[in-house]
Amino acid sequence: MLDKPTGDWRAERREAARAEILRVAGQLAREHGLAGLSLRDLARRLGMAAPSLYSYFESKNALYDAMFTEGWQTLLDLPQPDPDPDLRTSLRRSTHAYVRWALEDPVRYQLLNQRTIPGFEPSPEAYAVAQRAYEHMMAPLRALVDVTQEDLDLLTALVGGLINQQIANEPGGTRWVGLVDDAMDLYAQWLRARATTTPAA
Amino acid sequence: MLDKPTGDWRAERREAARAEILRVAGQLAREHGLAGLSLRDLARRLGMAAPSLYSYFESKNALYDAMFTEGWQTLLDLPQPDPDPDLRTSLRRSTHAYVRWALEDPVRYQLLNQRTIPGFEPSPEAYAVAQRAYEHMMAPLRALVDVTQEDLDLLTALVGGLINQQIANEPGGTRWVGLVDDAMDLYAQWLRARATTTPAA
DNA sequence: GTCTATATGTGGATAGAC
DNA sequence: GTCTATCCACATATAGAC
Repeated sequence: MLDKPTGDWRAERREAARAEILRVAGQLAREHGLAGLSLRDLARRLGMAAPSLYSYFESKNALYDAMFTEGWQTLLDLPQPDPDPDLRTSLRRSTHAYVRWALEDPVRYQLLNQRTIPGFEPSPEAYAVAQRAYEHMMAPLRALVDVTQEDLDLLTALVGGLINQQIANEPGGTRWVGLVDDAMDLYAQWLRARATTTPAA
Repeated sequence: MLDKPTGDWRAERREAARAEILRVAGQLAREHGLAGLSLRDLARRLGMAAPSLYSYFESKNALYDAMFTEGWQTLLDLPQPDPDPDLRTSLRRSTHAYVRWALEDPVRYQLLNQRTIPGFEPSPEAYAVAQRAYEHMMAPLRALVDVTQEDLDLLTALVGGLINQQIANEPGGTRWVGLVDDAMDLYAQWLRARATTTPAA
């Protein structure tokens, strides 16, 4: 009969511990690279024995999965910039916010957008969060104009390409992401041209 | 006095053995992922003992470095499509050839274009080959129009973005790379607009 | 050059005591 | 939940026989 309330604060403590583990795991991943993350390191930094981690995550991949979910969740929590009726202005604002978020933690971006860890594949639940984050980012554009899936795919490729190049070839710099405004002008032009050539499609 | 000719066929045999190791290493990387490559597996598949590999490569990273060099070399060996005076046609042809090459071995593309292996950084010699391959791919465009570094950066981001999305989200499919023609039209439009707005810059 | 044998250090993961 | 002890696979490296 006492199980419910007891379980509550136990679950709370457990969740707090899990969150702390995820926080430190993120730190270590930023320091040693995503694949360089080791459970021994993680446990040492947390002041616990390595096997104790298995009380909170059933495997290293489960830990990656939780980091994956949490990462997309931060994007979902990102407030959308003020809506603007002008397509170019709206595109620029959303994209700038996204790029800032991506560059603020390149390792997180790598985990979320590339399949680089051999055995890891996000669980269906984690993938669902990623999907919601995607729709969250696309919502302002959808509200402004009619876009096809192809239009959105081209946008994600363009923005993702700039971010990838920046992270891979000049971490910390602005050579590629400095082209975001140009890229968005280009893309807005494209959208308008499509709207006039295929209005009945 | 016999050293020179003797050294010749010895060096030949040695090079043949190195090439065979690289070939099988590529196979294994495609099967188990780049980071999943193990020297024990590699030696087993080659029918030799693991320590024997050290006669050909002084470390695992040296092996990655050779794979890196060889990978860029295949791009350098890629014949450029017939030159065409029309910008859009030329862009489409070059890009199609590049995309085909990239998708024909996604793991190679990952090794060449992302820093995903913790300890590995290409040697200066390997990096020089990568640079030459880059110029090789850009040469047809350069021959046709005056382009700034920013123009080329936008192109690499756009094409690389399509390839990355394809590999990460739908390996084996065509959802993103099917947009290459659209993307090149978009980019050609951009180049022409730039040429007319900043002719004196 | 290539093998066997061996050694160290790292990693994920499990069993079982407390 | 947490610990110690342990297992297995791996990278790296060396010694010594053939």
